[in-house]
Amino acid sequence: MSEEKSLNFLEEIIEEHLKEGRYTSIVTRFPPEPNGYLHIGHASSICLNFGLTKKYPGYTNLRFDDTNPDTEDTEYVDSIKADVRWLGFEWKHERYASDYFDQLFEFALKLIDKGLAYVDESSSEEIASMKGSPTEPGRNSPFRDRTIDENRDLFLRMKNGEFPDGSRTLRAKIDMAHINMLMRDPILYRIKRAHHHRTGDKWCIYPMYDFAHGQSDSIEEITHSICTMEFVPHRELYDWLIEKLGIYPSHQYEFARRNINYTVTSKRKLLQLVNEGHVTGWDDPRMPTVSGLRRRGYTPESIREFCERIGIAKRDNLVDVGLLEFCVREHLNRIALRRMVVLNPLKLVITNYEQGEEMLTMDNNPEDVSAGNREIPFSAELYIEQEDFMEEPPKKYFRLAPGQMVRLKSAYIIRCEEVVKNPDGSIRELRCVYIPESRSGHDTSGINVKGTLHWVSARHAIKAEVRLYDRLFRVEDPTDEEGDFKEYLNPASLVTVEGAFAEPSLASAGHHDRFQFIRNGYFVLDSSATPETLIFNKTVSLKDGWTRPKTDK
RNA sequence: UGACCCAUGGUGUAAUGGUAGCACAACAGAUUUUGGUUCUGUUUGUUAAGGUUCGAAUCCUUAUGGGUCAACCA
Repeated sequence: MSEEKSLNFLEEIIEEHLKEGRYTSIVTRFPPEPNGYLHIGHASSICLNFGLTKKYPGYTNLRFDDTNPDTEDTEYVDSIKADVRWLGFEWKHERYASDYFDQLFEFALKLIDKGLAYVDESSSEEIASMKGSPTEPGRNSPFRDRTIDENRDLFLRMKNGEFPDGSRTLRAKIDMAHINMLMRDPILYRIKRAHHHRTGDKWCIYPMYDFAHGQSDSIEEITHSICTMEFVPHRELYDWLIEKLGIYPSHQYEFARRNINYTVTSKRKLLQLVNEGHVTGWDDPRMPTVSGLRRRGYTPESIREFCERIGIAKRDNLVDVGLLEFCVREHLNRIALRRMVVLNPLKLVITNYEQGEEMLTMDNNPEDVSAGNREIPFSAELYIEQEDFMEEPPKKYFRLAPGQMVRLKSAYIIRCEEVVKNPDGSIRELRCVYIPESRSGHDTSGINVKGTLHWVSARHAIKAEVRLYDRLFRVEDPTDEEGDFKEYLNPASLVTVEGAFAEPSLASAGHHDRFQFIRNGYFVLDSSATPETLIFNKTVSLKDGWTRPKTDK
């Protein structure tokens, strides 16, 4: 395989820059605002930014864009750092836009001195009404032509807390008729008396995104500042400010954010789901957050692989969540320990098994012999899955039915002899006979069966709660539907099975273990589980290749 | 009725003027003590119309479709 993997458009740009000597190494940054938890879309950006400096010489900073103290909090800072590390990346410098507040203030003064910024006393509504529209030019503020001295004095007094919140702003003096709305004298600073998670009450004025992000990039000498497409119009202002300030020329490049079907990736919407109790928290296993995926049992490897496969481009997209599921199955298939767990038990009695019990050997992972074997107890009273038995089976039903034979995984072949019912007609238990010569690994019976079932020994089984998850929304793109997106939540996104029976070895399951419950799916111990109460989360189902007959849904 | 960004199978992404490829999904078959895994094969695509060229997914024009922009959010 000497075939070079094709480059995405950013790698092409960087290789060109490196080749022509514009840079000898690159610096990128991942710039979250600490006002929410990271989600799968951020994971894509993290893999991109950190991946680029893994592939090319250079490094990546983690920089918190903390210029709006109203919504930001250290809780988010901590979760973001944990998530980036869990994904497998380490930043060079941990920085905060708030580290630069003094310098940003000086930058603002510099702009004022150059006659490129002014203090405006218009109200928020007045500024909006003077802004014009995409098709109509705006109007100049009556405060636009103050002298430099006046602006300097006023801005200092803004900083010193002499004016009430919202009463004044510092604006760049560009062009109120500019075709780009962002160039119509954008607000640079606002007055806001809010406690900042890092600078406390030192400041009562805070810079806006446009006056913090690019300047922070410049201070850190970021070479390639990568963001999403909605910032394309900001680039003109980004470049204007850097040029007028005469500071290090970072450059902004944009890519299309990744969207995934059957979920939402908007911090605002995710926050709503949390606050309104539609999920149990940011780390609810149904959430597309990094912490949710982690609790659900996803591995960092599988998430990185997913990000690699979906790639980077500039067009709108809606990625099939099936690809994410494929990636996690692919990884878990290699590493997960196979275990037997019966979710909906049906009692099965082997009438001709007279030796009480015995231990049978079973592979821990057929994909990995080094995972070894274990012993599992077998006895005359077992549980199998309710859905593995049908009294009147359709054609091609390989499971148990009256008179039909199946193999019990790693044990014996059995034949169903009798169905014992309760007074209400429901099935109480199955009575079967086993074929003694068919023991797994020592089968001399010569019998071939199509189906193999998982099972647990009734006497030895341990109880477990199993949480089954399905997609959070019923529709591919909840944001695109009529009305509130929450109307499209999937009511069956969580199904809790309380009375599952697990094989005894699961009593010692650890939080880092990954399991495949045979014939069912991949599972992980929930973070809330204790040695006394086993709780498992379903990460993802096994692929189901069985095309059921039409009568059966 | 403005500006900007984007347009390749069902989905995501390659092809950088010269054979439209890869992955997922779907379907069919083989193997299988997990209806899993693995293996083999099949179906499906350049938004449209003009132009440039020996040759266009690629360059040009127009149209169409989608997205973004009028927060003291980022």
